[in-house]
Amino acid sequence: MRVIIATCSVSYEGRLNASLPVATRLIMIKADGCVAIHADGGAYKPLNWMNAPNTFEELADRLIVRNPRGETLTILLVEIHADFAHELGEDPGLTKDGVEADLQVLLAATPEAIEVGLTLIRREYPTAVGPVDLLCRDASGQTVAIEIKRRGEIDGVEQLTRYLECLHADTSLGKIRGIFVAQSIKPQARVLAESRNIGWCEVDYDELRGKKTDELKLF
Amino acid sequence: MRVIIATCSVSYEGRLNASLPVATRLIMIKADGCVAIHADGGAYKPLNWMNAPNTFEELADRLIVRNPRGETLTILLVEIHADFAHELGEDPGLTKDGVEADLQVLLAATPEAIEVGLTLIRREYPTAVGPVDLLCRDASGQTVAIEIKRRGEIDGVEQLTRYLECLHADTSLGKIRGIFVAQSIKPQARVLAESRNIGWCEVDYDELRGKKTDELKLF
DNA sequence: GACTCTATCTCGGTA
DNA sequence: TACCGAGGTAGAGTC
Repeated sequence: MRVIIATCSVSYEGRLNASLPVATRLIMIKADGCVAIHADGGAYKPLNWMNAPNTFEELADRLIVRNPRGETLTILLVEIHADFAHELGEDPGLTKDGVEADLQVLLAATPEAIEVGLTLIRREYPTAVGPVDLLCRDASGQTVAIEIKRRGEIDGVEQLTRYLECLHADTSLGKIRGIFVAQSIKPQARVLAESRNIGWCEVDYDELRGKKTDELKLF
Repeated sequence: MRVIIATCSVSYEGRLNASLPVATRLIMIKADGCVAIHADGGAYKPLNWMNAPNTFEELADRLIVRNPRGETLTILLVEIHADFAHELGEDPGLTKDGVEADLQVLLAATPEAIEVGLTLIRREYPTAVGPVDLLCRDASGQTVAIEIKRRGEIDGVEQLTRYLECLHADTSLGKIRGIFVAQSIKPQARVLAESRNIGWCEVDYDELRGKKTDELKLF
């Protein structure tokens, strides 16, 4: 990891063209060869960057970074304020808890949280256009396809619609309806779902996790 | 901008929970108070971060970062290898050229690049489910709705389909068809478009820009 | 390699 | 402020 603080201007030519006028910035060059140019604000996203793999051409007044796709990042160095390197080594990596996969596992264990009387047929039920998150049966015996998202947006409704189109063709399942489930569902997604006779339901991850723990305590 | 190289472990509790075991990493603290923890690889995205605004609690062995939403990032510092600060000042910001908006402007000026005889009715034609990029009339007088993407994927076809559903309800426009336009269109998106009787067309940004320049030269 | 979908997406625009 | 769409999306997983 090498860190340079420099007054510089930058230009990128690749999937689009972008340029930065002269200012003081932090240039981060990682061991794998990726480069990121940071301002002193604007969240974690750099102003400009080049992902690995790259080749470097380091001249007196500029640093030129190229990748095999023909993209180029040119950093014109006006003044270097600091230039520092340190070996970090491999990183063991991040472990996460609370992403969509976790939500799916919890809801598969307790489909009643979506609708009373709902029982699981199977998780990741395969169709020609991809697997349905949960295939269930409701209290009346009707098949229910469920799409789970952490954040419920219009794309998720489109996805469930494609699955339902596919499942309607499978006569062995009988009549099918869909429910769109997420921790929170945007108004547009609700409207689209309703206009397609798709149900929707918001669930709370922490509450679900609590419920599951409570159930486990019963045994 | 403050940069710390430290052997540390990190935990984040917020929209999800995440943790990092002990390793040597770079900690970047920007002037606006945002924090990013970088490994020596993995592109520009940090392993873990907290966006501004934040409050800091700096203890002997740890740095605790909190934001108003109740999210917390805790960095346990095992050993500090470097701790460096430098004032960068405001950044004038990035200018881009070649994004979807540019493509839309170019195609609005030269709809003939999509299909011979096509003329523009209006750009950003409003519907209940959002604005159609271009509304045009073809050589035979039929109305044509056009969705423009830089990269043509299935989502764009879905979007145009929603617009067309909406426009079919508007009897004042007469019979309507759709064309999906992008710099390159994925095979799956083509198939979906064709199955819905939506036309598709690939255009070249640089060529369009050239064409426009040529036209301007005529005057 | 191509395709699909997730994301603490981020970021910018707009109502 | 919330909502909505674009992104040099990146990245992981699947086929």
